[in-house]
Amino acid sequence: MKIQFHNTLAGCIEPFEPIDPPNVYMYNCGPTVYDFAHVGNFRSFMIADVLRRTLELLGFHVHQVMNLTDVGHMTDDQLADGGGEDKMVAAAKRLKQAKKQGVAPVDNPDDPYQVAQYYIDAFIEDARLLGLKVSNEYPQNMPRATQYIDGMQEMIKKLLAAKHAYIASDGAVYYSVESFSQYGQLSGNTIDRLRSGAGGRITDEHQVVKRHPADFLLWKPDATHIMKWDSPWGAGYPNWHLECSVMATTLLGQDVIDIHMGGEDNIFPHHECEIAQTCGATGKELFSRFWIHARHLFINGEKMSKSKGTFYTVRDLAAKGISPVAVRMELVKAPYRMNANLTQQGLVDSARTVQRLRDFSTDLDRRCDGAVASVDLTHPALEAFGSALADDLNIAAAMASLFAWIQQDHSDAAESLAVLRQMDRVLGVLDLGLADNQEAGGDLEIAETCAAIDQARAQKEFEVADNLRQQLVDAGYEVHTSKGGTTARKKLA
RNA sequence: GGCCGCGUGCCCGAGUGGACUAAGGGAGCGGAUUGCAAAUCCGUUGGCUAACGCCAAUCGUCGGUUCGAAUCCGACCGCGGCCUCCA
Repeated sequence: MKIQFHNTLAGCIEPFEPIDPPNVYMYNCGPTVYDFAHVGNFRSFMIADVLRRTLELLGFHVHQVMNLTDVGHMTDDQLADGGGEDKMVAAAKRLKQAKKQGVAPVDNPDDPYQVAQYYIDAFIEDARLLGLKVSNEYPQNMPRATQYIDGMQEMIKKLLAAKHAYIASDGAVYYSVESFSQYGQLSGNTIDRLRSGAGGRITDEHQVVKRHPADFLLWKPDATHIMKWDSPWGAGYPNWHLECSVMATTLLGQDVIDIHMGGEDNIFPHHECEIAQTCGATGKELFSRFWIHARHLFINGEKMSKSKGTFYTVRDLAAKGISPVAVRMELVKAPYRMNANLTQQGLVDSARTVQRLRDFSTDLDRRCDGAVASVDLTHPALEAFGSALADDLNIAAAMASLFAWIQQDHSDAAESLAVLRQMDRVLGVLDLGLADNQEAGGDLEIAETCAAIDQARAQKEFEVADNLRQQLVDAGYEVHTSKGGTTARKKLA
């Protein structure tokens, strides 16, 4: 089976072959934990999840690491970020406000570690609701930046020793982009282009101490900062790019990894700087063989926006009656190299797809009495499904093959169930949050209403039955009447 | 201004030169089923025809290459990302 992915580093689709098969070492940039993660953030994490699951289906042993960025202030260029306020300070203010209103998420909002932990807990909860596999490996494969300060300092020392870094007159340590000839190879922002670039956000004041305007901060001495650590360069904090270089190489145990992922906005400067740092420290040609980037998510055709209130979190959507599994399906089925668009219609569509797969699964399960057969990738349906995904995660073609297969003969229910479960290793929707979606939802009141509907129908009191049914529908239930009686289950969206 | 991605039918999207029909899903319409619904199943969704058929048109726009273009090339239009906050 031909496995290929779009590699930002090469600018095209390339055959994928891990360095150390069957192991695959992949790292993806995780969330900053000074606020709740929104669905847009989760899109890129979901792409990483789908890629990981695809590789697992194809027989690889995937080692995935996703970081949690818990250092609020990550760069020297305060002027460029949200008015120069530290992210953790902003989060503390928000939480204090909440405390005044009687909600006390953390004991001490001024403690950035408590703030971070609060948002980490929320993130893990949301990630598990969405079925991100790596979230079940928390904390071992989901490291916090603040736990790797020593490693970051070690990397800075290596970079200083290798003359890739220098200490400027302001006492800060900078990376010298001119010392790294490959700088710009990922993003196309080579040094000469950056020089002529018109970003205009770096003020002269910041440039004065640097050897080159594009040099970026590695360590900032700042004794007044909310989060600071001792270092040979004074008490201060590391840059934002350093954590990924250090945690990826440390936790994956490799100088060169197979896949590095993130959102498209990470390409520059973040990933470009990661490459410069890691290769500068390891002396290797490459940091990651593949760089895979997910495009952004829109809401109703528009960019997500705070002022329009479209920074939806998983919990926001759940409050609107949209189950996490519907969100998962919606994020999974959108091609990762195009901007995706989250809409009500799309979510309902996705919810129906999930429901259809679950009903199919339930039917197979009943017919084979839960005795699942054993199948591998040589099975024609799985071959089609797997090879579609192996072709740069062509999820649309994979889903088409899945639906085509569903139309076929399933007299061997045990085998079909096995095939479906293999497919669901990637989709991850059959069992996700299933308890909330079962017949009657485990809710006694709902079951009683269903029984009342049946009773009314038996006595031909159709108006009574219809009213009861409408009550259930209004409450977000899907009501199903058959010869066996009436059942209801919570709609997924 | 520089670098880069994208534009397919009502919606989401597959499809990188050739089989008469542009995959698949959703939505719509018709039918089966139902007390009525929902769910499910079958059919269908350019126009005309009761029908056999007939006539078109189409992949952002305009050109080009080719026997042949959604697919390759050029220009333009539109949307988006990055150019030191960002998934």
